[in-house]
Amino acid sequence: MKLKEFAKQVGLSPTTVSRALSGYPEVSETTRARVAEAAVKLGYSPNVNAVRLKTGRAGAIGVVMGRAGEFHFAEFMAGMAERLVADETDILVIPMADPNHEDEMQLYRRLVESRRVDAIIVHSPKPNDERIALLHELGMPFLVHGRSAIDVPHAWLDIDNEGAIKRATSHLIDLGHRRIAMINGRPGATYALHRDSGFRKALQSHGIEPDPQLMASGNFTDELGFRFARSFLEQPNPPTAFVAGSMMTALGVYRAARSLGLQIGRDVSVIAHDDVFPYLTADNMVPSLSATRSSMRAAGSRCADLVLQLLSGRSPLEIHELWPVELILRESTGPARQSLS
Amino acid sequence: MKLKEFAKQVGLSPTTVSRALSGYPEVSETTRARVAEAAVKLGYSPNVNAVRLKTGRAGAIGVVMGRAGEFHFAEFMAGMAERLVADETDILVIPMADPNHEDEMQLYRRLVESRRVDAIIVHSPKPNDERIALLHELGMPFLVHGRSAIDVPHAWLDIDNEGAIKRATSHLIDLGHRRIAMINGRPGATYALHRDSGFRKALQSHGIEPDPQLMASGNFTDELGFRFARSFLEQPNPPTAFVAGSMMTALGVYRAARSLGLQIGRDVSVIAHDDVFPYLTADNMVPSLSATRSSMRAAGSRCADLVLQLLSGRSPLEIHELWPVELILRESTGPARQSLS
DNA sequence: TCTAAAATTGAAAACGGTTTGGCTGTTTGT
DNA sequence: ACAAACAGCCAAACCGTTTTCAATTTTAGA
Repeated sequence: MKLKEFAKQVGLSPTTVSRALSGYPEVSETTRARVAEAAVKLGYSPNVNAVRLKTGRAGAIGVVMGRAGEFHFAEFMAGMAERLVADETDILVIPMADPNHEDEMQLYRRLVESRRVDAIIVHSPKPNDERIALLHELGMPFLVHGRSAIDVPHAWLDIDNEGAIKRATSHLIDLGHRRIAMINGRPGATYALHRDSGFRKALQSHGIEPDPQLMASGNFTDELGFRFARSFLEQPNPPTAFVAGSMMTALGVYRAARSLGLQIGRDVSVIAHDDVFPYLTADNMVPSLSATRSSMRAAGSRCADLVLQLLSGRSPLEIHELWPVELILRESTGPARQSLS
Repeated sequence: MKLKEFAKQVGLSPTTVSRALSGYPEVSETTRARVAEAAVKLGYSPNVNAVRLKTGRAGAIGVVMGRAGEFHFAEFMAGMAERLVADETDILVIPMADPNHEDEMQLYRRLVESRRVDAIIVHSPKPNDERIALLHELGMPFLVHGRSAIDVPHAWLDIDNEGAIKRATSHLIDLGHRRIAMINGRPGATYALHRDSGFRKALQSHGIEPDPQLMASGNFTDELGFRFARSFLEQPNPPTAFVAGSMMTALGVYRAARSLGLQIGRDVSVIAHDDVFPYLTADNMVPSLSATRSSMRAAGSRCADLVLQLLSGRSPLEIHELWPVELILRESTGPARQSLS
């Protein structure tokens, strides 16, 4: 049913009907109520594409999905969805064809030009992220999930990765650990650098020199967790504790320790970062996993919220949120034992 | 830059330019080349919303995301994305506000009316799924990922859940297992019924009566895997083998077995269904996990493909794909031992 | 060379809404 | 009682394309 037709049924002009439904003030409450009721009864709803064309709004916010299709992604999106469901705003998932750099810039450029989205969320930014520069230059509203040091005004939300890892590491040191291994995320992203920095600071403030032999980085998979942990543990002077980048990494670390007959929480301690997944909880691991925790879903929800604020005119300069991260101690951490070798 | 302006620059009418860019045959190759080149140079690309309004196509296919934000979901979408990236088609993620039934129907109805998507993918259908009936009735193209017994013509792609579980169960029986537990997905969905049926058929064809005490169902979380497995193993007459619904469930089962001092692959066998996640692989578990395997990502990719076919006119009646499922034996399965109790 | 057919191109009418500016009555202030 | 302000409504222009229909140019056929 089209507006014209519907308006005729209600006995009003398209103008008035449109205004009534969009909540404009210059229509009487009586009329508005009548229109609203009729709309429900006759099943009229405006054609989204016509509205978008006319208003210039796309009614959607874009998220670029990397090739990996990370497990974090679904949680973040679920969070966004929770927030957006009330606002008639869609989530547009834009697949990234190639990890190729040139193409990625081109993708963002096309996305902006095509006007399919009102705003974009940028994930895992780098300290000097060209996507941010580009979006700023193109005048497309965007919010960065994570942080960038780039000298361009932009809204962002991030968790305190440095603080979290620093605290986790310090706690391990307090427990007497001196040989602490770190399994980080893919190098390049700011969050990985922040974690690295938190790790180093904690060590150094206790007079411990970070050992490059105990530091590795890569995708958050159980496999890499296992491989790295295993190779570390087989070194002549193995670590007595691990800081792991994700739940999946932690699974791998657990496995590696077990495969060498080491008991977690006694022979070797583990702290991982937990993004809070409904299907895999740190509390349920055996032994339960000490973790730095921050809900990915909550972040998604809040990011959506902030993007909406951005779109309704709030300045990006005002939108900077740094979330603290909980450290939750469970059974996987314990006092350092005597050297294992 | 708008079409009109761009056309003037090129020295042609909007009509011709539009045709040239959309690949219509009635424009000379020379002209087309000239237009294409100019478009790149001047950075012209049509306003998506105008195109959509005019053509009536939304250029997006919709996926309704349940409240859970399952980990399977991201993989499926990544697969879709892989396929769609070349086709200028977007993925629209529609959040489901409430698990409330009435609302869900309303959600689909509104989605169709709003014309935001050209087609919809329906997940985890029930045998008599009202969403299917509704979409058919509303004339919205859709593809079902999974199967439904509903008497309405529809396109679908599914994996052979029944066959997979039947084979897995039969294999356990062949290994001498008689007390086999089954941890299924949420009841209601067809896939869960199919798995249940495969399980029962395998048992019955070997003259074994399924024991309701050894059958449970629920979300695919490590926690439920643990709880169910643990409670089964603590029964007076515990199972010697498990069929688990997902990788997460399997993690829980492993944990339960370990917590009772049982060795997997020797004291108790486990087969799970593996949707193939890059971050958690059956091969890497300890002991490596025997699994029925079918790539969720491949399914997503193929579903996207089929939807595109649907949109280009292929009849839903022709689109029925049943994928076989591999059974991959690894270390988590072994001959049944004498009674454990 | 002339005409019919084919190949190109354009003008203008949609697509389905929103919004500007104007047009009626009704109140309000004095 | 009269002008001014205001509330409530409408006609028509417009958003930026695609597409129908008609006009023009080229090519082919005789």
